[in-house]
Amino acid sequence: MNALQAAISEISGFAVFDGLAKEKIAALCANSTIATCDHRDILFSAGRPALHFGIVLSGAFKLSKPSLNGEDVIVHFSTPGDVVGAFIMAQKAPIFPISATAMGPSRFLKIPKENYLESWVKIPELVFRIQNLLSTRMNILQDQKVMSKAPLSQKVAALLLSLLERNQGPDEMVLPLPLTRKEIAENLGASVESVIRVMSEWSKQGIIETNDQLIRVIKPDRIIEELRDKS
Amino acid sequence: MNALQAAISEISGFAVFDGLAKEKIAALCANSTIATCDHRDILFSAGRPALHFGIVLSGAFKLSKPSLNGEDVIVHFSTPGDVVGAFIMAQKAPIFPISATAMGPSRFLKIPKENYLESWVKIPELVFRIQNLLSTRMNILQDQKVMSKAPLSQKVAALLLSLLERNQGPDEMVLPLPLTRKEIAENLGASVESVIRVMSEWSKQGIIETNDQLIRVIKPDRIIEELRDKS
DNA sequence: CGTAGCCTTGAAGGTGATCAATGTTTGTGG
DNA sequence: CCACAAACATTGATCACCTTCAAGGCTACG
Repeated sequence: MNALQAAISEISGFAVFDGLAKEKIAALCANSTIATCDHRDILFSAGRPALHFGIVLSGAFKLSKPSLNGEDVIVHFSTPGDVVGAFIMAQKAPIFPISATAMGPSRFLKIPKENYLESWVKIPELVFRIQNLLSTRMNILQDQKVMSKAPLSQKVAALLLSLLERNQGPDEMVLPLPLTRKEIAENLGASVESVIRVMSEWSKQGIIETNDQLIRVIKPDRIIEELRDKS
Repeated sequence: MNALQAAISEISGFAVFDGLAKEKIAALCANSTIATCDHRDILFSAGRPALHFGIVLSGAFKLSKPSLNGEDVIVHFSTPGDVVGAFIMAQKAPIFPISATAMGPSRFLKIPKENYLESWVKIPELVFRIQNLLSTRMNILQDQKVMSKAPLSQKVAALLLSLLERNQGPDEMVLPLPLTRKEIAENLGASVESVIRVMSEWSKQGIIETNDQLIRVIKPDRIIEELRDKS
C-alpha cells in the first residue's frame, strides 16, 4: 500500500481535493487500487458493469464509444485530475457508457463505487467539485455541438485551444497529451485525411509544429484568428 | 402561494422527488416562484448571472447557445420533470452557459440556488437523482456526437426516437413537444431545407405525419430501420 | 525484417449547404 | 375584420466542402 500512499499525496494537489486533509483523502480512497497502463491499454469497456470510478493520475485516456458503422468516436480526452465514471454512481446496476483507453503510459486510481455512496456524497464541497468537473465536460460537449456547422479548420482550431487551456505542464504551448491525427479526426467526426490537410497547411505556415505526436502551437494568435467570423 | 402548493403536488410525481414527503418537497422549494411562459418567451439568457435553477412543470423549453456565425444552436430539449440549471450551483458566481426559450405555453418552477446549497445537497438520494438527470443529458449529447458522421436521415431518425422515449402523454407515438423543422435543423446542425427534404420524403411514404408542429410517428419500425447499418 | 500503426498526397464523387423564389400559417394593429 | 408582417414550410438549381478510395512512405517494435 505504499504506492497508494504516494498516489494520495499526488491527488491531494488536484482541484477536486483542494483544501482537504490527507487523512480525509485517504479515507475517501479506501480500498482503491492503482491501474498502470501502457499505450493503448483498455481501462474499461463500454457496456461492462461498472464497479468503480476514479481519477486520472498521469498520462491521458481517451473516452470513446462505438458508432453504428463500427468506428469508434472519441467523446472526451481525460487528463490528470479528471474524474472518470462519476455518473455511474447514480444507477443501481451501473454500466460504463463508454470505453477508456490509455494514450501513452498512464496511471489511474480506481476507487470502489461504494466509497462514493458512503463517504464522498456526505461532503457537500466534494459534490460541488465533482459537479464542477462534469459541468466542464458538459460544456466542452456543448461547445463542440455548437460548432457542428463550422468548417473543419475551425473545429480543429477550437480543439487545440481547448486542450491548451488545460495545460499545466512546463511548456505552455505544447498540448498536454500525445495526439494522433486519427484521434483528432475521431474526436471531431471527420476523416483523417481532412484533418491532415488542415494541419499540414498550418505546419507549412509555421503555425504549429509536431514531433512524435506532441503538438506545439507556435503562433496561437493565428489559431485564434481561425475562429473569427469568416463571413 | 396557493399556486406554489399546487405546483408542489405536481412535482411530487416527477422522478426526482419520487418517494419524498410533500412537506420535505415544500421545504426544498422554499421561496420558489412559478414562471408562466408563452411561446418564444425567454426564461433566461446565456451569459447572465444565475440566481436560480429549477424544474420544468409543463410544456417544453429549448436550451440554446449562439454560435460563432451568429445562429443559435439548440443544445437540448427540456420536457416536464427536467431539472434545468443544475450545474450552476458548483460555481461561486454562476453564469448561465445557455439560454432557455419556451416552446409553446410552458411553466417553470424557479428555485433559489441557495436552496440547493442548504437543503438539496444534504440528501444523498436527491444528489443521485440530479446526477441521474445530468447523466441522461450527457448521454444524449454523447450519442449525438457519435452520430456526427452519419447521414442526416439517421440523425433525424435518432432524434425522433430519442424524443419519443421520453413520452409520457396519452398518445405513445406523438412527440411530447411541438417541434418546427427549423428547430430540428438547429439541433442537428443542419439546414432547414435538408431536414425538410428528409422529412417530407417520410411524410410521402406515410412513415410520419405532422399537423401544427406536432409530429406523429406512424411506422416506428421504418424509423428504426433507418438507423440500421447502411453499408 | 516484416507487420502494424500512423502520416501524406492526389483524384473523383457525393451529401448537404446555400441561394432564390413562393406558398402557408400565425399573429398584430389599425 | 382586414391588411400586413413575421415565422414557418417547400421546392429546385448550383456549388463547396469533405469523404472516400487508392497508393505510397515513414517509424516503431516484435
